[in-house]
Amino acid sequence: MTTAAHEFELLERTWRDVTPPAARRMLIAAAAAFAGRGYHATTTRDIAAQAGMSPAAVYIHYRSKEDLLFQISRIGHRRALEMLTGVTETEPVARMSAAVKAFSSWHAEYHLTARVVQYELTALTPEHHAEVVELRREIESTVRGMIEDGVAAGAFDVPDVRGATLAVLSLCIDVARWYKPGSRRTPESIGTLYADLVLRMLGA
Amino acid sequence: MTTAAHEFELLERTWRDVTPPAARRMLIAAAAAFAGRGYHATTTRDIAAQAGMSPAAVYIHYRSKEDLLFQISRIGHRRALEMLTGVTETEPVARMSAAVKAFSSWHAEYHLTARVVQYELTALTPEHHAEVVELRREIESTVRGMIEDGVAAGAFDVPDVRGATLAVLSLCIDVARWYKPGSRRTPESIGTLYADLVLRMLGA
DNA sequence: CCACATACTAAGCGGTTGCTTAGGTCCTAA
DNA sequence: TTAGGACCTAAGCAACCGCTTAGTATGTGG
Repeated sequence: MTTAAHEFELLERTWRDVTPPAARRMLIAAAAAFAGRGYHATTTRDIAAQAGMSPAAVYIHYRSKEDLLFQISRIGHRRALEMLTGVTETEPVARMSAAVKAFSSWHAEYHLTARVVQYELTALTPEHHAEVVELRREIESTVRGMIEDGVAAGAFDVPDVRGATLAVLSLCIDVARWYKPGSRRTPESIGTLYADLVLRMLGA
Repeated sequence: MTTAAHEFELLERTWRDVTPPAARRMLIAAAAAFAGRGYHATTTRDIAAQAGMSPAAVYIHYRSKEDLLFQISRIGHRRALEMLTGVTETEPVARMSAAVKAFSSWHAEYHLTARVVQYELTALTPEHHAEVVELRREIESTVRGMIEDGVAAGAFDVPDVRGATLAVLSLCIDVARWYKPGSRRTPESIGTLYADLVLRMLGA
């Protein structure tokens, strides 16, 4: 399979719950375009053409171009949060390791979605921005909780919990910026590498 | 002093070598606008208005809007590289620590410039992009060299040198994304925190 | 005094933008 | 059979984009 086809399949998987199919095709086209060129550099004509429809068809399914961005951002943030909350391990070190692995490898594997999620926030309307910031706060407090648990259990040695939380999230999020598919480093191997580096940072 | 005035002074300091003064005012206005709203969301009219001149005045000093971005990116990348090469320490651990401190705190203090440098790369023409990528390679190999020196001296315990290089740079660069001036965490304290976290990551 | 370069503005050009309108086609249910 | 809704397109509107042109003010060397 070509890289482009693989990228498309990953977007299909991310947005499979969106209906009707034409609305989904539009979201996928928008996500790919926003990730590749940025929100402001993407035109509604670009999106419609990629979805194989006329420019006016965008407005059958979405209120505006910004609405398209908001849907991608909202659902994308939920997916990112699920990577952290979906961890089943209970022991602090194993739990942290699994969370970092899932969260960082998600940012690699689904880097197109992740890029929109992490770098196009500022293009949202103030109301939509506030809604998304709430989800980001949940992500932040989830990670902070995991670090606090580890410290309480004596498994971590962390002088500055909030600072460490910042660094862990920062490290994982930035994967979406530099990751390029088809390189030697796979999402899986990035997850393993980062889980190890984070545990070292936390003095496990 | 207000935060806005402080931000302006930092931009003045970054671009003080640019002459004539009107060209400098234009660059500063462009850097602030590109950092705040992104390259594509910024109009040449925005830049000119912020610099207190007419829209046509941009083209007295610069070929195009993209040329403005290129100058910011080129000089900004050089400044970032200087943060790493300007380190005077020789002992590997102290050297790494000082480099990370300087590099990460630069991304906080000069976060407006750093944001343009790190997140607006893709808006450059292929030729300009290639020139800037060359500077980025220098930055990457400088950090990798420091890690290799530490490993060779037995001061670091790093299983994957290229992976660690990626993580160290990633951590520092991402500061430009999340840093906001006026918060409790100062550029200085971020530098100290990150130097410590990186040394832990490298098993110092 | 004038010739000329530098730095600037007012006006506007061709093209593009997000989005709307008017109308057509198809599917479904009474 | 037909009324009505869901979905889509062709055409285009007002606003805005990067950039250019024509012309003005200012200062400087001869």
